[in-house]
Amino acid sequence: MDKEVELLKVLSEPIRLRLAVLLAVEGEVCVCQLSAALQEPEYKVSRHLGLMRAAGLVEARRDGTWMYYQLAKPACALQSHLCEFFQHGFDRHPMIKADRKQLKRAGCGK
Amino acid sequence: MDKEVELLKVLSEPIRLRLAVLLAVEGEVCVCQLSAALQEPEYKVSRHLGLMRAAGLVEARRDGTWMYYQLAKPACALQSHLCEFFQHGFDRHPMIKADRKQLKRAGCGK
DNA sequence: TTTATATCTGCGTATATGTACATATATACA
DNA sequence: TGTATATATGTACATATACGCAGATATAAA
Repeated sequence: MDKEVELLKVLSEPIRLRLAVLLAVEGEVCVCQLSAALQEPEYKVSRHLGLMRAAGLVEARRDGTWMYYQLAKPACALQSHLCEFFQHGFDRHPMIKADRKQLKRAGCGK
Repeated sequence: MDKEVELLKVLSEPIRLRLAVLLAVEGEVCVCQLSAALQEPEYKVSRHLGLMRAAGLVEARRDGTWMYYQLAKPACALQSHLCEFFQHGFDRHPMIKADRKQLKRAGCGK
């Protein structure tokens, strides 16, 4: 049960839930793009991504100065169900739509 | 997003998650049976059920001295998705199996 | 090496959360 | 009315969590 509880706890915070949905929909995204998408300061996004990573929800890859995050391979049935739901379950959600719009606008310099 | 975050937060606690799964599988159950199933003190179970009720995850019905709880009608897609998953997604989970075993043993006096 | 960009983290603070105990409420029954 | 059972809740306390700021680290380019 611990694994499932930790997963739900990680997702039960607005910024982290938005990040998880964005990554489920967009695939691999770097921190500065996520920060721009959510319009939240980068240190905040980084902190939350760190928690998500520690919980096994996301994994990171470094490319030069950039850190790219993506959803990790699910470690339990609940995780795979949730991640799959995130891919299409928030399509019409205003906040997610806005986040994705800002994400497209964010060139990230690269 | 608020509704989804609140839902996930309510579920991100061991006792509440076990209660939600039990109610998803067993239907309508009274507090004393839930307390016996989880082997947790009744005041604790009652507190958590109160939170779940305030979040719209469960609803209560009084029958004499007993209070019966069941899952509420889902208020969002995430909620219906999760409740449906709870019905079969934890079948083999040791803790849920143990909880259900204790639940059967609990006659509740009625 | 110096500078700039991207990302992470230590720290103090305010708030939220779970627990245990005692008590309160509600209902049934004698 | 009084007692017993089932359930809910006020309070105090300990712990956990999110935040903001400042500073640290890592990498690339000059």
